Amino acid sequence: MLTPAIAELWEQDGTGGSVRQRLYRVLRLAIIRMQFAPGQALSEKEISDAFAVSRQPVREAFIRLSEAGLVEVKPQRGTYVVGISQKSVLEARFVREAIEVAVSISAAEQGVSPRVLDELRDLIERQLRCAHGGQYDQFFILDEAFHRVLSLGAGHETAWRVTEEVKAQLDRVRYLSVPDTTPLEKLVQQHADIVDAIERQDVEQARQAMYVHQREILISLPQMVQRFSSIFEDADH
Amino acid sequence: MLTPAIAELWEQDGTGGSVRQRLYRVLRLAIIRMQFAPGQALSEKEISDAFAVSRQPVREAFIRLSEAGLVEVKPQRGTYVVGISQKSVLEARFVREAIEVAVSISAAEQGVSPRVLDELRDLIERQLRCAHGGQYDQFFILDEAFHRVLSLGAGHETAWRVTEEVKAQLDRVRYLSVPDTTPLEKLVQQHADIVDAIERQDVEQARQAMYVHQREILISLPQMVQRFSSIFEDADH
DNA sequence: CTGATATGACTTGTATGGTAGCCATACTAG
DNA sequence: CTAGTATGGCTACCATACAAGTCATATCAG
Repeated sequence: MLTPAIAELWEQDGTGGSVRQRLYRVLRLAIIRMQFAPGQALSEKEISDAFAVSRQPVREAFIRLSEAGLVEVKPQRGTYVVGISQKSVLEARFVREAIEVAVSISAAEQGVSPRVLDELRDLIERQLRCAHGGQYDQFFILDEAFHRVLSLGAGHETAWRVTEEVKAQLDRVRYLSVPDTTPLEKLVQQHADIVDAIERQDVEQARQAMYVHQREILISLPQMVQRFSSIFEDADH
Repeated sequence: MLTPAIAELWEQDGTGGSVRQRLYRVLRLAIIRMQFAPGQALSEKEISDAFAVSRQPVREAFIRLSEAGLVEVKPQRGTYVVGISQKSVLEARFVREAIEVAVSISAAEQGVSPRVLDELRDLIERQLRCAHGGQYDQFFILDEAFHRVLSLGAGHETAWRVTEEVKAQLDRVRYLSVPDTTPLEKLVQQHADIVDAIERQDVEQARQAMYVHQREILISLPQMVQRFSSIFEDADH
């Protein structure tokens, strides 16, 4: 079933790149934003009809989504949106923490250009405005931008690519809880702490600040599992 | 061009899974083992003819390879084996170190089952025999198994999936230098140090041991760049 | 001889037809 | 009524046909 919200994603997505890439972006967003329920069956034909394209690019987008751990392709049976489980969230969080803490350390050790620092400060400022205004969607976008700019600014493009990949699992959970159980102001402050430490090239503080930031979800996760026990696969049995 | 060595890979690869998965495994190995030279042009048609399959699964394997950073697909132009650059190796190494050090710490903190410890010890023993016998190919297989068993044994499946992905870049370099500039015995000893620390649940030692192990390639890389300057993209200009 | 242009042989991207396998349902034998 | 089986509709997978872009080469005008 194609909801209006998904159709809107398809329209809004600039025709950048091939149909396959466009489909991947749209379907990925749709899954993260819970437009497709966990466990829901998709199908090449259904999606291709809905977007008026052929089955082949849909198929390729499905394969890509399955590699990102967002759907599961069962040969000769169907393609299903994977369920959210506490385990999958914890595993993704573990990998993300490992990488981003290392990035933070690296950035503090080697230093980052003033250009990047300015960009980070600017993002933090805009995040603060979103926090005060309660603009959660916009905050998420700025949050992702912050981590991207930090990783790329430290010269770790591959690290960002991997982070982006595992982040999808976490974003899906975060999208469940809007407003988040963690106040946005607290997250913004953590961002500021990270940038401060990096600017001072205080390696230990940079490590610590990112470590604390990455463990924030561990605090809120148990509450979410309880509150959305119907969504989490491994909660109620 | 299809060398006999590649055809052998195709034959040997058990018919596990779909044609696409089989093609991916074979082409991945072929690239890592330098059966396809960096920069070499592949083509969907060429490969599909060589393996007597249609273009479609080849195309899907190409897409997968491009996501692993082993080939680059240029629309309407061609598909090329990506070159080896010092930068790409360093970036992959950075990510791998971050993840595997975190895994080692986690394993020491939480402990691993005796079953896993036995398996690791067994692998180390077999690695030692390979080291003495100079069986480099077999050692590489056992080395990969070691890191896989450790990651999975610590309950970090996603971490291993990511490690496996970035490892391809490093394996390609390592395959250049057989015998490696680092004595195999030294690597085996490092494996033993890691397992010892984990068994004692000595977190700091487990971190340190894995850290040292992961930085080994940093020592040998400069020599390799110099020795194989014609292979490395960013070496001679 | 030089330079612009058409052409043709490539490439990947997309569309569509056909195949094999899974599964629920209906049906049939006991 | 029950257990086994046939069947029809679905799926993803693979093969093939077509479309569209790129680039080297040949051709032709100046």
